[in-house]
Amino acid sequence: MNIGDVSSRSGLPAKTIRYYEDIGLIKPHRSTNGYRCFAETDLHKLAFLGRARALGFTIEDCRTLMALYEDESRASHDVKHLALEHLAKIEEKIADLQAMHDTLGELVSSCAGDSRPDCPILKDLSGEE
Amino acid sequence: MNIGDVSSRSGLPAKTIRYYEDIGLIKPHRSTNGYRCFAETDLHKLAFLGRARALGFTIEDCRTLMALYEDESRASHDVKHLALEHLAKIEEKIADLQAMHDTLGELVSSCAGDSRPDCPILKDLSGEE
DNA sequence: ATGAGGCTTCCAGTGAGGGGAAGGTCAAGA
DNA sequence: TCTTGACCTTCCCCTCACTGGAAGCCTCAT
Repeated sequence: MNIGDVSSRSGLPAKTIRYYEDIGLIKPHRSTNGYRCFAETDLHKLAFLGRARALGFTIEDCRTLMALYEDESRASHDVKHLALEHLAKIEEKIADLQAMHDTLGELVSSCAGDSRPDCPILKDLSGEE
Repeated sequence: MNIGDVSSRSGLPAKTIRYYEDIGLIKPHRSTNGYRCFAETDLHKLAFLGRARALGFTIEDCRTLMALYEDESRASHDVKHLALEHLAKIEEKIADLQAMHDTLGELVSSCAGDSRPDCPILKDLSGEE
C-alpha cells in the first residue's frame, strides 16, 4: 500500500502519517522507488493511533499505549492508570473552561449590546470598580 | 517603572510583557540606558490583557478588545458580539471534552485494572470487535 | 574592584501537525 | 513515443502564546 491508500483507509492525512514515521511511531518499509510501503499491521497501528488521538491522548501517551498494546504480558492496570490520568486532565480542562464560561456568560448577559459605548465587559476587564 | 516592577504588579512574567511589546500590544517608552520604561497606563493595559487572556480570549481578540476599550465611541454591541463568539467556542470545546470524557470513562470503568493483560481499553482502541 | 541581580537582544523549542515548493515516479491516453 | 496528470519524495517555514537559555550591558552595594 502507498501512503494515499493508508491515508484514505485510516482517515489520517498523509502529512500526519509521515509525521508519525518521523517521530518513530510507525516504521513502514520502502519500495525500490523510495515510496513508503505499508503493510496491514501499519494500517492497524495508524487506526489505533487515530482513535487514541481522537480521545485526546497525547502523542507520548500513544507511544506508551502502543507499547502496552504490543506487550502481550502487560497488566491492564497500567493501561487503566494512564487512562485515569488522562481522564483527570480532561476533567481539569473542563472545569477551567466551565469557569471561563460562567464568568464570561455573566458579563455577556449584563451587557446591553446596543449602540451605546457603556459596556460592563470592558469595565470588568479594565479592573474598574 | 522597570519591567520587573510591572511584572510583579501585573502578575505577568517579564518574558510575556516583552512578547506583548514585540507583537505591538503595548508600546512602553525607553530610558536612556535602553531599559523599558512603563507608565501607569501601560500597567493598566497589561492588567487588562492578563484578565482577557485568563478568560481565554486569543491574542487577536485582545487586540480587538483593547482597540474597543480605547475607542470612546465604540458600541457595546461590538464587544458583546466578540464575547458571544468566544463563548460559543468555549461551549464547543467543553462539548468535545465532555464527549471524550464520557467515552473514556466508560472504557475505564469496564477495565479491571488488575495484573492480567486483558484490557477493554486497548481492545477498543485497536478496533477489535 | 567585585559580585549580585536586573536589564537587553537573539535564538531555539514547545505540540501536533499544515502549507507549499521543487523535483522524482508511474500509468494511461493520443 | 510523448505527454499529461496524479501520486510520491524531501525540505523548510508557519501556526499559538509563550518559555528557556546564552551572551552581554547596567546599576548598586560592599
